[in-house]
Amino acid sequence: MSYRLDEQVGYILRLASQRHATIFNKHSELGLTPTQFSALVRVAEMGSCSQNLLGRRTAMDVATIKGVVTRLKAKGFVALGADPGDKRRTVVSLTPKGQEMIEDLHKFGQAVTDETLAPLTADERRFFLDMLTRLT
Amino acid sequence: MSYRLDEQVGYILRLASQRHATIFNKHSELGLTPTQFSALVRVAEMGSCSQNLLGRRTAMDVATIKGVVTRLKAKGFVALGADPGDKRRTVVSLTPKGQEMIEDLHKFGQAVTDETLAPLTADERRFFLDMLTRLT
DNA sequence: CGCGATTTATTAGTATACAAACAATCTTTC
DNA sequence: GAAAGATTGTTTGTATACTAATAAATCGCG
Repeated sequence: MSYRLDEQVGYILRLASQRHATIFNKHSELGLTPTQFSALVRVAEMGSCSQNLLGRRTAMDVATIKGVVTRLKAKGFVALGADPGDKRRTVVSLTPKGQEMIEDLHKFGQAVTDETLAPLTADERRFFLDMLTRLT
Repeated sequence: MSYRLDEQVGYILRLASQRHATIFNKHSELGLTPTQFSALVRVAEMGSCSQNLLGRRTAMDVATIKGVVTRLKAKGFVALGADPGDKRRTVVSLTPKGQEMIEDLHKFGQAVTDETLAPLTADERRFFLDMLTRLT
């Protein structure tokens, strides 16, 4: 009787992820899910890139990134095009509407991060993010 | 240009959860997903309880816990029954097959936790789990 | 006792997340 | 330059995860 579910890292990770998602969704006037947010911010970072590369750079497999890109396109934030040099590829890039949002996305993302980490002191936040990063 | 997706807690949480899931699934001869594992361990802890209470105690909403319980029943690990005192409730309890697995589940769960936390020292693990718990 | 509020469970709809199978294209290597 | 292998993208199937709507049963309060 020494095994406690409530002390297992996988279980607590799930709870912390749930809380973060709740905070994210609570004040999301942007109409984006956390996953869509990540993909959009990453497209902005990379300028434009293939759907496949975008998936790798956001840790989404091919099926997941396809759905995310489809929905971002439906919302008018990204446009899809052909790669002149490689007929296999679908190139994802920001629309003007998507471009305009990026600054707001960054502000929003920082606010969500701050609220999520609010229970920790500044020192603890650094330690925590460092350790969490080492678990990836 | 100060916002870095790779440093946001939500994004890193997602990556850490992915790594944990990979470790869990890698040596899962049990035929259980992490979520099913949590629900089964919790049923064992609680003896037997209503499907609704099980959901609350494992942080799954009513729709999610229903699917999990359905699949655990299909695999023969839990049985469903009526509550004599409350006709709304579905009572979930372990089958003998489920009961027999619990000790193995605990060993397995501890091994997954250990491998997940392997990048951290013993001191860091305590700090990390303490801080992660405060973020739930 | 009775009626409104709460609780429990089901169902439908949307969005990740991953595995596996497939087709088209590109690259490598001989 | 052609075959073998790798990459890119789509589709299908299964499993969380949450919202909202619905129905049935129970509870609480007057």
